[in-house]
Amino acid sequence: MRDVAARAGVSAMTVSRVLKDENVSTATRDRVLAAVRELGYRRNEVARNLRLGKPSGMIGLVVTNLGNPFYSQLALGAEQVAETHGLRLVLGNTAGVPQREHELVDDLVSRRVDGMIVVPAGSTHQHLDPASLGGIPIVLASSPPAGIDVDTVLVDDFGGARAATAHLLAEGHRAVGFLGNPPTLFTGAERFRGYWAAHEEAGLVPRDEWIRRGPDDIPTAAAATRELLDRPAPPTALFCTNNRMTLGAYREIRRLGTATELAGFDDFEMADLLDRPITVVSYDAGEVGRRAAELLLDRLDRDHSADPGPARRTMVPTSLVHYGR
Amino acid sequence: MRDVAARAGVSAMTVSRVLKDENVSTATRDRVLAAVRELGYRRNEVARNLRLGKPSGMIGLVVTNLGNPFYSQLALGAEQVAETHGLRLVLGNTAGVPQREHELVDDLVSRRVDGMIVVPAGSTHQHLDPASLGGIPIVLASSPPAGIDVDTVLVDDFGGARAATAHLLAEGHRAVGFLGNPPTLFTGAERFRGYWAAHEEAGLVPRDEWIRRGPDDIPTAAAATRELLDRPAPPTALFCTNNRMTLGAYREIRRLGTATELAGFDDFEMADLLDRPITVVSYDAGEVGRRAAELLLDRLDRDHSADPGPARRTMVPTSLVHYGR
DNA sequence: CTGTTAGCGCCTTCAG
DNA sequence: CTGAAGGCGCTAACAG
Repeated sequence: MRDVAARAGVSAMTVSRVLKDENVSTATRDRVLAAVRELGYRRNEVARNLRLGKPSGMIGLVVTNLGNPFYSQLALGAEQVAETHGLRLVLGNTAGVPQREHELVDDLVSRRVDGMIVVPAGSTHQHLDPASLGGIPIVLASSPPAGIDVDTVLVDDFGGARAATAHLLAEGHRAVGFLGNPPTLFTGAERFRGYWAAHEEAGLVPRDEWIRRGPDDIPTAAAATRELLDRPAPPTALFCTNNRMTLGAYREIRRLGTATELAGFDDFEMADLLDRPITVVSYDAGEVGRRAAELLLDRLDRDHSADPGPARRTMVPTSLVHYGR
Repeated sequence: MRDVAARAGVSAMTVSRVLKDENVSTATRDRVLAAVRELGYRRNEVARNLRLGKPSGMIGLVVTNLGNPFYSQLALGAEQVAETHGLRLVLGNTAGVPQREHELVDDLVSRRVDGMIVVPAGSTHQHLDPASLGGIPIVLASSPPAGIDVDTVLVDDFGGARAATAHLLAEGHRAVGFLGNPPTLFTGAERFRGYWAAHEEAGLVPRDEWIRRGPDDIPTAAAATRELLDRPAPPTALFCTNNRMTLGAYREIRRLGTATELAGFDDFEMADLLDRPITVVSYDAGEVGRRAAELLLDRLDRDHSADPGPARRTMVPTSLVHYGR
């Protein structure tokens, strides 16, 4: 800025004013802008924010696995909203490791992000309390806060699972298997709850031997499916709590050639190209990101006012999609 | 930091030293660390970098569409490498709009990123020249530089397309159709070149009426497929230059019930679950991101030395995968 | 081992 | 309308 000032024959203050679009005589302004162009000068936004006592103009986004389409869609949604406010997104991938999440959040605080959107990796959230984060606001996505009071965006895991299971029951199935991830994950627990609730509402109770809550990838899901179907009175339908479970189950059912009906959480491209019918619980992952960013932006505004208001919670709806009918 | 210093009864300088792990007496250090903990103090990395004259410790990643798995995998790969060096990733999505790319790059320069990885949205790259970017290094991904001299990571578009087409020809097909995106995209041009080269090497020349370079989504690809197959002597096989083309073609072929053989660029999950065989050109998108980050990190080191060295170029290989055999 | 001074690049405040 | 002084939070460089 000094160089620009020297070249234009003014003080640095005048350059600053020109760049801020403050009152400067037209002649001076033109000379300054010319100097800016000639020198290829760009104001240092970092120094600017420091002086203004403002944060960095960036939002931290901490997810468990960016390789998962759900999270990249979420990121895209958050980016779209952030960008309308001139905010950039800083990415952090935790790979589901709570320790890593802790470090990342800490680092982002040190970098003075304006706020953060976090998909929690663990079930302990104490380290995500804005109070212990220098007051930096946080929004949780896909998992509700535990022991802290922050804005949250959830997917209707319970409702989606219940609807999918209810559909299978309505088709006349009386032995609906469950293939899911460990109940330690909020999402897993909710979807299991939905599976159970649909049964109760139909006056039924799922049998333990239809339930597998261990598998966590396609091969283990396929193996679990084989076990389930390889019993005397096997389930005639299967509800899977996520994409990978559904794929594993689909492969195995196809291989075995049974008539097992399949429903699963998470939509996927090409589901309509499969050669057997399938029902999926679909939802808009981008919407999760958009809502999270909106809550955060709103909070950033509020925090400047007297009353920050209470923590809010919003739920992104799901819908059932039937393929291959 | 002043507060911490006051609480520990030392000067700010001593706090700074403790945080830097410099020589400080054990007693003093303990007092300082206690104060840090009690106050929940975190060093302001922004101010620190400003004083040290260093950039922000962040890498800009500018892609055309984060919703595309290719780019999110790329982002994940770049993040993995960056994080080993304590660098964060700042995201920018251009939606393929060159103007937007220009703004984003400019903004990232103003935010003093250490360097940038860019998937160009347009064919003009003048605004990506480090010389006009205040010397901030750039790595291009998936498209070669035009008129500037920067490090680049490419996918073997030509080789992959050639191999896929050669496979179809080796199967005995003598009328292989082409379904691709406009030749204005580097990637599209290269893949077309590969298609052509495979023919030449077999002593053949593709006919114009087998070639469709217009479609850019699933429905238009399906429509183009119908046109191609709806002629007197239709192609008996089809090469598609990307995922969406392949899906569109697959749907239409399946609907028409023809025996058209299909090969396409881009692997996809579940390709093995389809009910007709298909050949895809597969490659590791994460590897593109990793290599780009490595080139960038290496360049960041070099730039501090006397000789920055020449621009480098690396190509990520492709492989052919046959499904449903 | 610890403190003081000065300044990174910018902008608020107060004078001219 | 324009400039000078001072400081955001931090740390090199130089005392002591």
